Amino acid sequence: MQFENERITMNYNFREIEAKWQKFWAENQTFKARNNSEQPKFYVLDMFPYPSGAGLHVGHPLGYIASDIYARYKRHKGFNVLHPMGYDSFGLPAEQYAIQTGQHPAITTEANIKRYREQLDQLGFSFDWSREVRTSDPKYYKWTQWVFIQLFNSWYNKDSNKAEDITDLISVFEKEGNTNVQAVCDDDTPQFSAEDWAGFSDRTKQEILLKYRLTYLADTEVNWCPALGTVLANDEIVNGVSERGGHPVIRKKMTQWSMRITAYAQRLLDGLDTIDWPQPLKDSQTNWIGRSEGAHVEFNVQGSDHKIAVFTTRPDTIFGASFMTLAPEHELVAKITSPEQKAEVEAYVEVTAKRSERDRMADVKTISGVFTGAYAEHPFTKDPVPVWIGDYVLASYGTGAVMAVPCGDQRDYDFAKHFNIPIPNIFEGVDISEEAFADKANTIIANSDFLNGLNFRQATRKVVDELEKIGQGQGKINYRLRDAVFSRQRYWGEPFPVYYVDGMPQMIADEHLPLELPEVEKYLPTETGEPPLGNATHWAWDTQSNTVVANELIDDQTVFPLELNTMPGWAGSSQYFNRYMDPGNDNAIYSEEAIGYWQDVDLYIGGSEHATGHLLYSRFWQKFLFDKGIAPKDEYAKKLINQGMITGTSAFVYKDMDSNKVYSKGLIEGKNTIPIHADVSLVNASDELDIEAFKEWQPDYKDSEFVLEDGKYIVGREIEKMSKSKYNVVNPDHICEEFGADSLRLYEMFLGPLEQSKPWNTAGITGVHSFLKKLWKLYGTVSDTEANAENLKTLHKTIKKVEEDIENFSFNTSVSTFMICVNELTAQKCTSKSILEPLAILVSPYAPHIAEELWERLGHTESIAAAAFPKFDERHLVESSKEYPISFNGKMKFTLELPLDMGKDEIEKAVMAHEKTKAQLNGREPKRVIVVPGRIVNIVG
RNA sequence: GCCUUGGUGGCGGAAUUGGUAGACGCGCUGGAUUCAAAAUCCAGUUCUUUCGGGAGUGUGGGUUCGAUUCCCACCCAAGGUACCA
Repeated sequence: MQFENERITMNYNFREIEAKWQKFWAENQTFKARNNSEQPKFYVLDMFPYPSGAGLHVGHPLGYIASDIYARYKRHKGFNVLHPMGYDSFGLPAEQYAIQTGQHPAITTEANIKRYREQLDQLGFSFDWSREVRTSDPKYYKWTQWVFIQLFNSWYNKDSNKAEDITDLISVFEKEGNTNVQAVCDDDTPQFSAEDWAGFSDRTKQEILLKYRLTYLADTEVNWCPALGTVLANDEIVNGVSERGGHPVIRKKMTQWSMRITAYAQRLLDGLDTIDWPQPLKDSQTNWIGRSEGAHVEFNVQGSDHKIAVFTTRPDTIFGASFMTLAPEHELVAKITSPEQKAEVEAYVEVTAKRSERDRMADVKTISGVFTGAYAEHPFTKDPVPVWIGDYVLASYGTGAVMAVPCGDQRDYDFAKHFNIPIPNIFEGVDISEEAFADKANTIIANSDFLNGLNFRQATRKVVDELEKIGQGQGKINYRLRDAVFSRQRYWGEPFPVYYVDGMPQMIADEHLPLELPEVEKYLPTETGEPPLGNATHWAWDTQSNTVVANELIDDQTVFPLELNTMPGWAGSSQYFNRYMDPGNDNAIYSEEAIGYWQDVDLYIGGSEHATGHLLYSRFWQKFLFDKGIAPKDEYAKKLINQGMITGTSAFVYKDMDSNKVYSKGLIEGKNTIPIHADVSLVNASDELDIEAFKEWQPDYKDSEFVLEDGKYIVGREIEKMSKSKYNVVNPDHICEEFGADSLRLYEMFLGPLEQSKPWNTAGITGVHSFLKKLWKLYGTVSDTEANAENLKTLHKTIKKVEEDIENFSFNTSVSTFMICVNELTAQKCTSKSILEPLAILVSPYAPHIAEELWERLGHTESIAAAAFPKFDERHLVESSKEYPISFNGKMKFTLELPLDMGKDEIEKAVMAHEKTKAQLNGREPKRVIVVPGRIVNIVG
């Protein structure tokens, strides 16, 4: 039987088809995931977006398309797939907009989300929208606040190496004080006994407990950005200025909430070995955590009780220490400086204080420093060691002081050379007349008393033992990672569930959450410099009614002031992946059943810019939730892929500086021109500018003379980040309108490897679009004719390749494979349903709309989404002969078709007998003939 | 400086264990169709050439019958990070 589908012979009407199936999926909830199933689970997660006012550009959906293909593929493979989406909807831009316009950020955010949803929907993603979360929704941030409270009520026990209840710690204090407690806590935590504890006031007890809690209030040096009126985390600062807006940042002491992420430094490091994440990302996190192994050493200061503590990674070189250097800000500087040196030291300290952190970082070459006049005492030789200050030592790392070993460290070496300080050589057979010798692996210690003859490892162990014996040091592991400041002086963020009694923070009880963000008149800081929440008139906690009440009612008896800071951007994103498992749950962050079923994320796709922010913080929260038995896994994402950035192809016109002329690209040589960005929508595929449209767009050029080449104005091109200010943004809406979502999806994948960054060029989309038209045409006639061997070979080769490609995230090569397949089947005039049916399933993860339509037209009534992935059958690819490449000295000259079952000797005989071989050899006798059956023949000589 | 990733036609890129370099697509050239255009279809397209060939995957070496693939040294680009003691 053969039938011709009338409508399928019509043109490929992608607009109608795509609208139809998007509606179908929404109405039938085709992609709703169940929280229990006989099928194996698979969780595919995208990094949820911040819904910005600019909407999506073509770069944004890249990762979503890839994850959608994977999610759809896994459904075809019989998995129960969780593929959710939501919005990271607290954030700065909506608040900045509110400051400018007075519009409530919630309104802006809602409008932006609506627009995002439209844009996402038109791309045909298989998200389970019933699970949508928004971080700014009180029903959601209730649980962000809840996690904060759990952190507040926990401390880190180094003995068990996990977070435990603060109540357990209190019982220990009551029983035996803190002398035996191995905890991660503040450095200034005092030692006390059980009796001491019993005698402490309630306030003192609270103060001490704050030194242990995993989130705590402390005076910290923070990065303050005056222009934004808020503190910023280290990862929010790029090159010394704010990541958003590029404003200067200064150091300032403020009382802030902090997260004791340093407690997890080692586990965050160790965990990296257990997860399949990209190496560069792991390296970023490893560097950020910055573990260094060494020793803590204390030097007594001669003639005083002061001790200078240093951290060194080279305790083995201690006998080479010929001076010490303190950071100019070091607290001992004022205390130990001799009267004679006082003036000079103070002048130096003042000069460095004036230099910004940026200047100091930029200027690494200039060596500066001052002698304090004080001497420390070498722990072993008891020799005096001069103490200097120098700005190459940073107050914020280690102890802010170093023991300088000029023969083993280049910076110490340069400093010593500059100030004529002796450079004793403590290495065997090493010349240090030109530079320091920092090679640990080849170190043999000399001139070092009991360390002589030892290598780095032996000497380190020995010296640490000796230091411990004399009580002047011990082995230590130092981390670069700092505790994370968790307070922001913003309006549009999660309020802390905290009120203050007598200045001490108190948590609002779980059952009264969420504490909702109050209304304010103005979104700016108050006149007294308090955060925006200081403008709220209803922002006090009534402990009787457990509600928010008017500020006038504050009596510090039953009504107390609430916290005015809000949480940072990463709060809401640190547990959203778990919340998706049970997003509607109002009684728990998620049910045990839900997390018991879904466990963790199987595939997480997102940008690498979150390496040391979100991706580190969320791992920390997960480990904490794991310690508390709230999450079953201590790493939440087994595999992570960073999609590359899609860059823009900016266009330039060249304005002559000396005249009113604007020159075409080919004419600028030797002229004094400056490039001006032109909007990419005004340029065609051949780089030709629409001059009239350009003049209309930039009226400043209305009267300019455009100098053409060959009658055309040709623009210059450059690859840059896609951004509004560079006029190189390409909007997916226009692409969908002109070519359809399936074309856009295919094209984004076709562009190149997922993880690689690559430039966008709209011109190329016609290739994949005409592929879809060819695919459509292929289904114009469908018959029950049995497939022939050729058809089956084409199909099965495609099945094999596409399946391998998806498993390897090599989506670009699948698109080529589809093109080859359709070209071949078209050439074969294939009409067999038994070929076209599985082909539709293969295509469906990539181009789901057209696949659904073709599937329906093949007679199916159910969505293609649940159809089983075609099974690859090796038998269809079996060949009987092979086109052998015949090469001479490794260069292929011609091919020769020979049966595959032919033996080595026969092949050689056949090849040598061939006339082309004789022609190549031209009478020479070959030295050697290499025959690899099934692969190649190579004739040497 | 250090760490990571990468370097292949005019462009995006392909080549799974060392075995026909440039698949697939864009662009370009020529042709068919058309009053014309769009669309579609066909052919060609790494460079070079005296039309026999010759060269060719950032550069220079090496291993091999054979190297885009493995090894060594270097150059360049992108991203991360930085007086980290």
